[in-house]
Amino acid sequence: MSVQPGYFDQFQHADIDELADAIGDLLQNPITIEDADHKLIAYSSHGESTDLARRSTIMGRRVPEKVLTRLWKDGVFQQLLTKEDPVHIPPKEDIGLGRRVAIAIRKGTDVLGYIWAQEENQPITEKDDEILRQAARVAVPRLVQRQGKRKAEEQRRKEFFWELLLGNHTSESFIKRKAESLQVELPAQYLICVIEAEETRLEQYLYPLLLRDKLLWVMDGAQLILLIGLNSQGGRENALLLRKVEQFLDDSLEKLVDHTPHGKATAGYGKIYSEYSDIVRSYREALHVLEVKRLFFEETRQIKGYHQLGIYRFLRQLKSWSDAEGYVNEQLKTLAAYDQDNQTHLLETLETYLDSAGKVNVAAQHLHIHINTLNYRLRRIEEIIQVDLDDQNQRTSLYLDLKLNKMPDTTGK
Amino acid sequence: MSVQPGYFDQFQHADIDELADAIGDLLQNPITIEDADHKLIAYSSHGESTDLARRSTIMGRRVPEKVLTRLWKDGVFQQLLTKEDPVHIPPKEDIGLGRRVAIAIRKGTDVLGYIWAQEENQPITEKDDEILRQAARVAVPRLVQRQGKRKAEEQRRKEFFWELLLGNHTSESFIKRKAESLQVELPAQYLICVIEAEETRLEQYLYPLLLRDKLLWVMDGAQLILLIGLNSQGGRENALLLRKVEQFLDDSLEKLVDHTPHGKATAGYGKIYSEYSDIVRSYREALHVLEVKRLFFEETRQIKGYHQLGIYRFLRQLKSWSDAEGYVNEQLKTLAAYDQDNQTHLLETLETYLDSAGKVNVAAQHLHIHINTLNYRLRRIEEIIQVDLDDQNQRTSLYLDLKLNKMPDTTGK
DNA sequence: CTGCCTTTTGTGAATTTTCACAAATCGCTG
DNA sequence: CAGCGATTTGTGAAAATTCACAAAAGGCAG
Repeated sequence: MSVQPGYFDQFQHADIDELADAIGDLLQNPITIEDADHKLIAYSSHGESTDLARRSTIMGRRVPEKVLTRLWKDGVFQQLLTKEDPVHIPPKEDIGLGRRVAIAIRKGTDVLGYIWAQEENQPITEKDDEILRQAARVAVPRLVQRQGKRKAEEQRRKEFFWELLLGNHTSESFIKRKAESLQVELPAQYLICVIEAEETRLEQYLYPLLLRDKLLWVMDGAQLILLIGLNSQGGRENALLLRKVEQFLDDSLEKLVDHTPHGKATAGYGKIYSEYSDIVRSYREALHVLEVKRLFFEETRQIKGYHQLGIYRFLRQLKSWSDAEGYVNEQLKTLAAYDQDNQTHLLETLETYLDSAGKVNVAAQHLHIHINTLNYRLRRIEEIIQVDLDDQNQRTSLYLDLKLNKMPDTTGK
Repeated sequence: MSVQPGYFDQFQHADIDELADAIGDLLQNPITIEDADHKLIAYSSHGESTDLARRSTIMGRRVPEKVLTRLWKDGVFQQLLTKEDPVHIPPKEDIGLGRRVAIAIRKGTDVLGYIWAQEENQPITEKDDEILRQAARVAVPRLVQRQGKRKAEEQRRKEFFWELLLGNHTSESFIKRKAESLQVELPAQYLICVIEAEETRLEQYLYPLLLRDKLLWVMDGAQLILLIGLNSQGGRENALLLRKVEQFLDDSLEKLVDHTPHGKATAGYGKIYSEYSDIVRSYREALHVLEVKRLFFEETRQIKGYHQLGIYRFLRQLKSWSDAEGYVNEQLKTLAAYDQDNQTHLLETLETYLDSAGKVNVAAQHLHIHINTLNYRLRRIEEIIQVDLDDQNQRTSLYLDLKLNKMPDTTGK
């Protein structure tokens, strides 16, 4: 089936449902048109469909969550968002989704919505793609009009969120009033999370997650900043809630790493607060986590929350104090000099040993050396820098100073 | 032998040597008069003496070091400094010191010098004490006159030292010039040491140490502040020099503890510097050590030097920073609450375990519990506060926060 | 090259730590 | 008081650590 250029021009000012019917007639198949949020906008009146997903979508006026999740997971949306052309989707029977073709309705780089065509009555071939392309083009102004208001509101919400992130508001009651007027639901407890990846279209990969929970979020360069609500006031169960946040982040990051070329993606989140004027705190804490993770990539691999930072919570501060004081750990200096002179690796040995919490077997494995070699080196270290590694104070001090030495100098700043 | 009151008045304006002769005549024994620094001022011309100490004193114009040290060690000077009456000293043949009697020449509480009477020709009885008392009284103006200038100089030296301690001078060349004009020998390398004891006459017990090495020192309340020179520029041997300083302090403290009722005496010293404008640093460091030792008495028992402080170097600053941030370690809070609710001692257990550098046998011994009990408690702690004690970061963090929690709140300040 | 020193690796025994399991104690609740 | 859960202590075996000693390898100076 083919169509002459400009065929759809007649529907320019018609009802969008008529457009759906027109496409359906041409393709001889059921059609649905959705906005970017997968809300149903129009659907063709093509008789009874056997497709479960279609029925659910029409009944619920939105594509079911289960279907969306699956399509994101399978990368269908990633294709839709990046390609101009229609995407042919094989059937996914386990979620009641028959074979179909979809195309994004786009204006510039923005995706305004989607046209879905089921292959129920007859197959849709590559030649039919042109029909969908033209239909997508003619649908644009309707969606623009439709989304215009929604987008402006969204914009005002994001601005409000930025104000909160930057700590512009200190009055709780003011924040509550403004949130209400913007129809933003502020949770009783929350935390701020920042996800960072080199991928520029970061938010696209996370759309389903962002939309599903109606979260407050903004982009800032390569960072996605979002407010995660924790619907529970019992402080006791916070541990459980945090585990859910961790799970969410792990999922998101896994998704990002799969789709980014270099696979670099990190996330950090701040502490849980309930006063909204503390949003700025949670945000800064999240940023602090990211900063630490850049500096101590290996050491902080499994850290995402500010409350897990441990010594890294104050290491930056400690570094600037030490620099200002002109402090240098003479022991580490001595050890570094010894390494230099004798081509040994005592400094690395010491750090690995301390990182391994004093477990010699673990440390030896990390260093790829015999356990006796490690013990010999440790005794050597104790001799050279006159330290007693069984003294927790001395040990802690060395551990911290080793980490401090890895940080960039702050005096130049 | 006795003497009428006012007998010595005739020597009021005579040469002090004549006074010595007069006493000698009355007691029929050799006499020496010394100033507070044990420099010889006068001696009776009573024939040849068999006493080795006397001969050495006269020949060297000062009491030999060996004799002084021994007399301090045996507590003779302590008696002389505290008692108004003459002190009868048994012979100490190993240092060539025959039997003798001595009395302090004092004006108010200040001791200006000493009169020594050997028992060579005939015994000196209790009845002769009055002679010595009167002689001591009449010797005062001569010694006052003699010491006036020296004392003024000493005063000016102390003032100079205070200026250095407070960092009033920043120009090295100025400091050097002023030191020279005051005849103060500044060592190439030095450190500042502060000794503190409840005993108010602290410096008296340490006189021999102070005088022997001609150190710069001042008293500040219960604190004795002194500058210790380290005559070596090779940075390599600093460890050895420091060990000597430690030895010196151990000796001094032992001496103090022996003589003070409650036995409280501590010392702290700063880092080694060579620029004299850094005296203020070394002094502040020494004070910092003392402050830390007050707060963490048990933990810092064997710490005296600033360089040994380890984590305590920055704990005070970290505390005030954490307080300002409103930081509280939720884990420790949880554990404390658990202890409260269940009458357990998990917090103490955790601290002891961490203090013991993770050695379970050591920690169990400290806590007087079975080793399995300790292991059980540790597993329990890991469960309750969701911590992995094999993770050095988490461990260190808990260790530091435990110490921080022991410090007084800084927000009230 | 030899001799000397430092470092690495190997071996084996003594000691310590870890772990699983069981018994006893204790406080609390129905 | 019986029963329950938390805690303490005991026992024994497996695993890890510590220690002493020895052999081998490597660099370096004479």
